[in-house]
Amino acid sequence: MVFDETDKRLLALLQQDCKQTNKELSNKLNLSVTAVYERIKKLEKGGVISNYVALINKETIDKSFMAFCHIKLIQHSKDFVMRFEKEVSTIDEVLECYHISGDYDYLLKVIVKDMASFREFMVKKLTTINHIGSTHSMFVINEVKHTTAITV
Amino acid sequence: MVFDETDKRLLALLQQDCKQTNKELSNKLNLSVTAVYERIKKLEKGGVISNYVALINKETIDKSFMAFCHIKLIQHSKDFVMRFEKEVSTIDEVLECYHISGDYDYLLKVIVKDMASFREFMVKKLTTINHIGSTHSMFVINEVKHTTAITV
DNA sequence: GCTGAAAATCACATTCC
DNA sequence: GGAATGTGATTTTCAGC
Repeated sequence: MVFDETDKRLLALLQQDCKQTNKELSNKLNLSVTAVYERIKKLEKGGVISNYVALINKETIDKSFMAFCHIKLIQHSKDFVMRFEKEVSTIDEVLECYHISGDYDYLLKVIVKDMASFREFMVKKLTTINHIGSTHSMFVINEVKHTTAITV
Repeated sequence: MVFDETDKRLLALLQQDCKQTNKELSNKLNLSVTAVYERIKKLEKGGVISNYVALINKETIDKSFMAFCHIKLIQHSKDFVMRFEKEVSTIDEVLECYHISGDYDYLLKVIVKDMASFREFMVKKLTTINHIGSTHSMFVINEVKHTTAITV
């Protein structure tokens, strides 16, 4: 799909706030309401916009502790890898999991309440998955930047 | 703020899809439309719901390459740290930046088109920030899990 | 805090340029 | 491809429980 400047600005606006009415968007983009509507439908049907979600302030729900966990598997047979990936995906505390290059196999972003909860997560959830060789955790001291918006 | 089970289910639903109508939500939660409306307003005003955003399928906008960059600063004086954090926050390719514990000072999540773009990002954007001591990059081979939804 | 109905606003399809 | 109109749906407010 090709995007003109209006599409790019529209995507930026919707990534900032998707609850804006088409009338508000039409004012910002100097377009008619219908034009905005049709452009959005095009972006939705083309799979560019995958979803509309509410973002939650994690401090307000007592999930202030964030950590990144490196994980190395014991073996890398297809069966081991698939089972690890399937099991780790079901853990609520794991928001993201990536297979990465480098010394470790996986990088996980984990959100819990505090250090005590993190310990419990490690002992009772993460390391109960078999095939894990070693782990290395990094704790987030401060969140400098965090956005879901990608510049088109 | 205290959340009852209905609040928790409502937050889960809105984190999945915030474009559902209050009528749809009222059916799923066995509540009236107004009750849903008032609970959502309460969550918005209480700062629990911080934002409603469109999520974009990054492959469709030619940003298929993701990397995590570890960064160590030369010095850790307040001035150096503040300038680094300010400058890195302005870079579009950097979606997230965390000050973390461990061998490195910062962890960045970076999204670009491909390896060539990543090289350009490193040379022209990231390393033009002064005070950077060393960097270590990890490339994402596969995205196993990626959600913005936090379980309350 | 919940319900139900009225009022205001918006989304969406159609028509036309 | 974009603009104007009209209908149905949705949000929002309000009275009452």
